[in-house]
Amino acid sequence: MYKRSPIQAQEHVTAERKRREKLGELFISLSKVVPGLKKLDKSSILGDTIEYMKELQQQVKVLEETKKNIPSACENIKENVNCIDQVVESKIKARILDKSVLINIHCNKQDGVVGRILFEMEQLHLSVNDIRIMPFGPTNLEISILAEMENGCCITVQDIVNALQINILDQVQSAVA
Amino acid sequence: MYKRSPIQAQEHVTAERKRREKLGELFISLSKVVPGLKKLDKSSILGDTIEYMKELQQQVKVLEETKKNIPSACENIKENVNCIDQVVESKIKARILDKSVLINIHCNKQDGVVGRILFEMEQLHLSVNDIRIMPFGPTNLEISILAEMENGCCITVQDIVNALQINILDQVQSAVA
DNA sequence: CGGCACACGTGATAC
DNA sequence: TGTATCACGTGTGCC
Repeated sequence: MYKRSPIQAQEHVTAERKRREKLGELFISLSKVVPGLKKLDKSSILGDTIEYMKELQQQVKVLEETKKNIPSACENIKENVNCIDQVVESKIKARILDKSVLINIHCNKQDGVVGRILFEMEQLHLSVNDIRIMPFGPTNLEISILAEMENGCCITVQDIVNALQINILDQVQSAVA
Repeated sequence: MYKRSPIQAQEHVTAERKRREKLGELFISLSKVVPGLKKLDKSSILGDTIEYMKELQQQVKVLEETKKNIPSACENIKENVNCIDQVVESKIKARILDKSVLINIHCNKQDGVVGRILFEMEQLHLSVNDIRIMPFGPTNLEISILAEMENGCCITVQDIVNALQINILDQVQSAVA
């Protein structure tokens, strides 16, 4: 029950007032960094801050997890690199069924590629019934050709692939790994 | 300048006490979700909370950015390769170039095959940009699909080929030589 | 002792 | 009209 001297009392008041000011400013600052704040009373600010903070922490946790999974995803890609050698030959694929011929070519874009292919088909005595060219990425083409052997012609898939390989892809292949 | 009745005064005291209690508990709760808190006075709690919150927000921002860059991160790894192929028994072929995916399927005609393929594409988070179906002879189909990986998706050719192999061809394959 | 932080009761005020 | 919240001055304890 001791009282202070008037001077001390006034200092106390001032100090306390200053402290409250600081606290009030901190509340305002806090309310500005917490988005979606509806009520602005202190309890709501603290409550929503806690809630929002937990969301942020969980979000960081999730994102960190996905970040950890990036290397493994890239590892899968690395593993598949080994398969390329076996695939080089299958950049051209040919199928024969009776007199029908189905050809699949994967190559990079280059002026006159389709023209040279059609010329080669003519040389092979294959009449083209359908040809579809799909762009794949900025530099590649996927070409499907449906053809038919001309009368009296009997050709093998090996002949087709060889002819196309020599006359088409060998000249355009360099950019494709 | 109106005074309250003694009863009302007491209620006011109780209410105010309860409010302070609530605020105090909120401060404690807040201090528990903010890590690395050295001082436990209210100003420090609020200040460190603001600081920590800003760090979290920036961290989330950065992680979101890196998340968007996952494909490019993978791109760096496979930039030497530029293109990755894989052939499974040459009935299914998949290629990946950046986010583009090119799939080639050779199978026999059967009701619902295309539907099942498209469903599988959806399961793989691949959005189909183009699909072309060429009949080859009376019983066979040659299907070419041009698709694109959906955002945040990083899939391998092996995944694609396996999924299609299991869910499509294994059920329809018998008639194909 | 002084500096600091807190809880308390109280009056004022907004809805 | 009660039912909230707030700021204020004060008492008290802790370095």
